[in-house]
Amino acid sequence: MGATIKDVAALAGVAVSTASYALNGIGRVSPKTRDKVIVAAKQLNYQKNGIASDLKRSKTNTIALLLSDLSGPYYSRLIKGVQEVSLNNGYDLIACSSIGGESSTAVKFIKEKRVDGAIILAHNIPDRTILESAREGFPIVMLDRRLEHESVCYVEADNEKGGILATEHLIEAGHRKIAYVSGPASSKHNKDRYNGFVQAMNKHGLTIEPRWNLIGNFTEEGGYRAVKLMIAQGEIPEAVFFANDEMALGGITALNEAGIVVPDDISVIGFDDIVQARFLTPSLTTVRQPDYEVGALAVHLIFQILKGETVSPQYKLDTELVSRGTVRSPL
Amino acid sequence: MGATIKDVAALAGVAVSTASYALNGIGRVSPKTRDKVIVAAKQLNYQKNGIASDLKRSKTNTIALLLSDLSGPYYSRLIKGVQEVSLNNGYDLIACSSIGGESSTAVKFIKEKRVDGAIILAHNIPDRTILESAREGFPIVMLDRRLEHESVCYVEADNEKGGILATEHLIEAGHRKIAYVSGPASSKHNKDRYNGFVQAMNKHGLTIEPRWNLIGNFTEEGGYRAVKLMIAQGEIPEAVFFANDEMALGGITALNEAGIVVPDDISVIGFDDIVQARFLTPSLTTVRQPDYEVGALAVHLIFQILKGETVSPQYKLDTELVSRGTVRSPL
DNA sequence: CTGTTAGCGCCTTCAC
DNA sequence: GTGAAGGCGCTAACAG
Repeated sequence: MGATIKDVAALAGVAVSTASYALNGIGRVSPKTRDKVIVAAKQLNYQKNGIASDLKRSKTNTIALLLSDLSGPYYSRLIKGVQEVSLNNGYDLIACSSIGGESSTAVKFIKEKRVDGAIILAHNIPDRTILESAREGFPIVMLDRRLEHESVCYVEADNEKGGILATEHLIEAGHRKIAYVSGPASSKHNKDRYNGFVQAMNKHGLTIEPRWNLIGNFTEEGGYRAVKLMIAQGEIPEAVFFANDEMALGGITALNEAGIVVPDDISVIGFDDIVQARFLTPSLTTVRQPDYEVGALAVHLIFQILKGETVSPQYKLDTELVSRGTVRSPL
Repeated sequence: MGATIKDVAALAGVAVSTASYALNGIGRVSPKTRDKVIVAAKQLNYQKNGIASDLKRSKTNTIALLLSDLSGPYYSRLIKGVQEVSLNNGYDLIACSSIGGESSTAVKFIKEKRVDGAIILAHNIPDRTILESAREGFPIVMLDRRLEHESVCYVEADNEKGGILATEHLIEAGHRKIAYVSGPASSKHNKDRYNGFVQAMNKHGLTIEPRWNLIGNFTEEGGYRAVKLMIAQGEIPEAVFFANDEMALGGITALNEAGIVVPDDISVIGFDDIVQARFLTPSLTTVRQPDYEVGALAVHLIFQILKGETVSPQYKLDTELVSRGTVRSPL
């Protein structure tokens, strides 16, 4: 099959070590020998075997981004952050999915030491597995939950503050009857956002109606169904806070179908600022997470740890309100 | 750092090979010994070094999807196809980007034999590089261009037929003056779509106005500018065929700004059916590529080749018209 | 059923 | 400046 460094050395008439030095541009080789080696390599179309190299150096120079599904949802800005910082540090980045759980590519890569560090945004990898893979000198940054382990840290947007932001925006617009459509109970993000919602409501002396605490599961379909249910109950609230944009998309569809117009009859706010938000009519008011920064910080931490510096176990970044067209103007 | 198989063997009081057999569940080991080994492994929290294993077996059991940028654009359906078929065949899948060209992760992975096969959708990797990496027993499937090499094949949607489909849809709606906003001249996809456009126009005896041959570069910004230019020229056509949806998005923005209403004053059709298309108002009529199938077929071919079967060098899949709201109804 | 052994391909210390 | 040799951790003959 492919030529090995041995073949190159043989063809160039030098020892393997010399070929290695020449190819890797490490001093101690005369220009003449170096050229001979390089010519030989080119002639044989030699490409080093990265695996052998990694094994020898026990270092892969690549970090992995573990996603629950490569085909979506789409963390564009986050990935951009991860990507740019990795590149700037001269590291390679690969993305893989945790579909298949214990036997998934994602798990295989962290367990089998195929990368030097990992960023995890894959709720379906159990804590136990991550803890088993975590080891000294192998940094892991969690993006979807907190985990107690000394070489694992956690970066998140301040979802609670975001929840407060969203809720107060609705309140400032004059709304008092506000519904909340939640994500899965297991989600920390949902929990935090909901806490923010509750805090803001309490602070302004507003009551939370249990029947307006709907469940949407973070999916478009779930948002749609939640709103259908809400409508079926008769009285509709003045505003709805969807714990993420995808649910808002579905919810707005349901509202439209019922002839309830946004934002004249009801205000809507989402969370995340996904790409579609801007293209809706009216465009979706939402809370933007600092995705890029989260991603950038995550890799940054990886490198810090790799360099032996210590980092705090948890980081929290600010969110920002993106005011668009689905919340009626303040009175 | 981590325990190696040697440590496990020592602790279990057996030879390394026995430990290996036991761990990999290959016959020839008594249940008793097997258990001993497994217990020892668990006790040491042993995880095999995948790199060493790959090196030994000279096989990685993973295939790579090379993208020009991990952070977008978003080939959701395509990736889904790739992902599912890979998984079904028991292979791992990783995605990496070709940002950085020759020194990118993508190039490194194919050149250095870090994967068993690759699917390439990364126009910024030069042909030469791919040809250098292509070798017997290393299948490469191209998705963005055709390449002459016996272990490289090509899968595409039938862009030409799609171009015809789009154009005829416009013509059937009664339009005769049709503009075309093209992608970059270097793009094969654009070329094929344009060919389809020309064929359909000719077939129906319609003439293509040079001034309505605009350039949009496949970007939203480009589409916007193309339409601005078109408007500046005075007379506007009855319909515009954007060679992709992103340009249509920008173009529609420009149209709106000029007070030209879609589809009453002008019809618009795109190509690709990106996620946003459905959320526009009116929603975008477009041509859908069989993305999922393209991805699925691509990996499928990889496996065929890996198994030593021969495949044809090129595959073409059908496109489909998605009729929505931006083309006025037929007269 | 279990142990010994020879590499996979490369890097790197150590002598020369 | 160059070469010989050991070994990264694992697998898979081959013996026993």
